[in-house]
Order: sequence, then C-alpha cells, then structure tokens
Amino acid sequence: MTNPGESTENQILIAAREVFIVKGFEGTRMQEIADHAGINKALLHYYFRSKEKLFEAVFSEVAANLFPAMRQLLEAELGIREKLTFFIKIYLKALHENPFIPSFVINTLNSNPESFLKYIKKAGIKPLLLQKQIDEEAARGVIRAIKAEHLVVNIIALCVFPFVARPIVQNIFEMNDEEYQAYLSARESEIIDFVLKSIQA
Amino acid sequence: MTNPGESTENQILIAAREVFIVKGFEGTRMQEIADHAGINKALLHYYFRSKEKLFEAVFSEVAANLFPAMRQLLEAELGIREKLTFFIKIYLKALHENPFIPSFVINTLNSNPESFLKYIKKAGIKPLLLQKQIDEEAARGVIRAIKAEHLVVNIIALCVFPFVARPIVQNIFEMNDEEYQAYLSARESEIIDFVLKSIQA
DNA sequence: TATAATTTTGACCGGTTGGTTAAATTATAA
DNA sequence: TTATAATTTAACCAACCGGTCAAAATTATA
Repeated sequence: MTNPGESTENQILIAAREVFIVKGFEGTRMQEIADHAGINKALLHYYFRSKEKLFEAVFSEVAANLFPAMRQLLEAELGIREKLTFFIKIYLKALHENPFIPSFVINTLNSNPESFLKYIKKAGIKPLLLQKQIDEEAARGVIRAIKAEHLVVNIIALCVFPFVARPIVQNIFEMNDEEYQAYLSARESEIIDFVLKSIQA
Repeated sequence: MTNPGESTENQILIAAREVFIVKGFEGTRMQEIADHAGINKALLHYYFRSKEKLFEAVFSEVAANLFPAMRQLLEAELGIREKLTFFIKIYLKALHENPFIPSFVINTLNSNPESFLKYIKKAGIKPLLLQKQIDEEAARGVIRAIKAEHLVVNIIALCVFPFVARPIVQNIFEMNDEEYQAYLSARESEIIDFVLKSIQA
C-alpha cells in the first residue's frame, strides 16, 4: 500500500492514524504501523523518534480539528434553530467521513483525561455567547429556555452515539450493515426533528 | 486494601474490575491488579489461568448485567411516557454508581466488536414490543410516531455521553468537579424534559 | 563523476510483561 | 497428630515490543 506520490513521513502518519484510531495507543504495535505503511519499522523512529511522539502527531491532528470546527459552527451568524440544524448536518457529515474518531477520543480520554485540554483552550469556544443567543431567542419566544451546557451535550451525544455503539445497536435492532447505513443516514432528520421539538417554545 | 472477609478469588475480581474498567485490556498490567488486590501476581494465574480469562470474567459480569436490566426496563408495564421517565431515572442511577462502565464498553467494542453479541442475544431484548407500544400510543395521540431504534438510542446517548466525555464537557463549560456533579445531577430532569418534549404529539 | 547527505534496512538490545514453578505455608480431613 | 489438599510466594523464564545501530542503498549536490 505504498503510495509513490506521498512522502514517507506522510505515509507513516496516514498508517499511524489508521491503526491508532482503531486500536488506541496501548493496543497498537509499531510493527503493525510499519506494515500498514509498507516500510521498515526503524523508519518510524527515524522520522518520529518514539511511539509516543508518533501518537502525539496523530492525536494533535485530530484534536486540532475537533474544537475549532465546533466553535465555528456555534458562532455562525444564524438563528438558533438554523444554527442547530446546520451544526447537526455538518457534524454528522464529519462523523460519516471519520466514523472512528469518537471512539478514539473516548479511548484517549480514558487513558489520558487531560489530553484535550490545551486544544480546547486554544480553540477558544465561548459557551456564554451561545447561552446569550439562547436567552435572547427564548425571550422572543423562538425557543424555550435551556442551558447551553445541556443543549450542546445533547446534540453531540445524539450525533456521536450510534457511531461508538454501532455493534450493540446493530445487534439489538437486528440490522445488517446495509440497514445500519440507512439508519445512520436517517439520523440527520431524526436528530434535527428530535432536538427542534424538544426546545420548542 | 486486602479485605479479610472476601475470598482471594473475589478480591482479585474486584481489583481486576477496578483496573480493567479504567485502563482496558491492553493498558492493564497484571502486576497492577495484584497490587490492587494486595496479593502475589502468581495468584492471578492460579485462580484465573490467564489475563484474557480474567478479563473475560470481569467483562461477562458487566455484560451480563447490562442488557437484562435494559430489557426489564423496556418491558415494564407502564405507559410510554412513564416508561421512558422510569428508564432514564434508573439508567442514570446505574451510571452514577458505575461511571466508568460506558467508556469500558466503548473501549471493548473498539478492540472486539463482537464481544457483546452473545449477551445481547441471551438477554432477549424485543424491540418490536416497544415499537408496538409506541405505535399504539401514537395512534391514541399520547405521543408522536417515532421509530424505537431512534428513540432508545437517543435516550441512552443522552444518559451516557456526559460520563464518557466528562473532561471535555467540564473544560468547555468551565466547571470544577463539584459543579460537574451538580450538572450530572441536573441531567435527570433535563433529559426527561428533553425526551418527553421531543415525542409530544 | 565523486562526494555528501538522506533514507532505508536487517539485526540486535534491553526492559517489560504474561506466565510458570518448586517450595513454603496454611487449611482441612482422617 | 499426621497426611493431604489448597493456597501463597519469590524467583525465574521466554516472548514481546519499543527502540537503536552500523551498514547499505538511494538520492542530492558539488
């Protein structure tokens, strides 16, 4: 699977991402990353010095994208209902493109709870701005009053959960892979509907 | 931390559960479990033969409790709104008592997606029963129509997510541990409200 | 074309870790 | 009290795994 166009360093990053995201830091073997990248294992150390630094390179790429995207969505110049609808659409699209990211994030949180803190701080998400908008639109009767910390967590939970719990959901509701894909596709309108109805004035 | 009243085997199980649940299979060292249990490491093999069998003992205890409880709640002789309210209350109570279980489940799903299948099958959850009740009560105008596979996943997602994403949520919304505890406590009424409003006829 | 720099490799090292074992200790049964 | 069974332990083993290295190969530069 060597890609002649990519530099070796980049091939390593791609392979490392693929393996770390599924197996986590402890579960990943350097030899497996090397196999994925189609290179000798020593090269991993040549370019990244250690397993931990390689993981950090993968991790920081994930974390660096997570929160800025979230902030951008939350600060969009939109009415609250449109904003939430837009957030749900974009967030689900990102999840479809990278379905293992949520599990990776949760795994990393488990073994290193402070790992995301600097990326959160750097992204500069301003929850008070959203709360302000919610309060203003609740005062106008557009939606009911609700705390931002509940609303945002609810939306992300609804989006993320079917990806992290896929084997369980698929089995309980007896869906094959195709049916589950259809289910995931239906989630967009389902979540938008669920959320908008729940905050109706 | 040796407990004179407990058998050695049980002490091992308790310690193994504590460590495996937080660190997962790959991240756990047998010596650490032995240290937690206050015993010599060789005893782990004497009683459980291998790390994998010890993990399986812990895992099966978790899995054996997860789905039967869920089924019981879903088949309670209650109206749908009362049933969902009851489900949320009991589910959150269980999560407060075992806050690391969701992360453990997700970690285990990641490394072994088929691990829960036999426990799901054994629990015999009948989604069609719930769907039937939803359809009947929607026909009577008690709630709006909604697919069981969306409703159940939504509820579990809302309950579970603040536990698995705690460090991130805590940091984005700038809460200390005490404030987060209050936040978790508020989740019950928040989720009940959110869900019941979203399925209102 | 020669030399230098960079990249790559196979082989190896040392620490970690799951697992084993013989002996010692404790518990139980006869 | 003695024999046997169960439990426990310190020490050890072997495989695994992250990391290193000298040499070779390749690429770049003078």
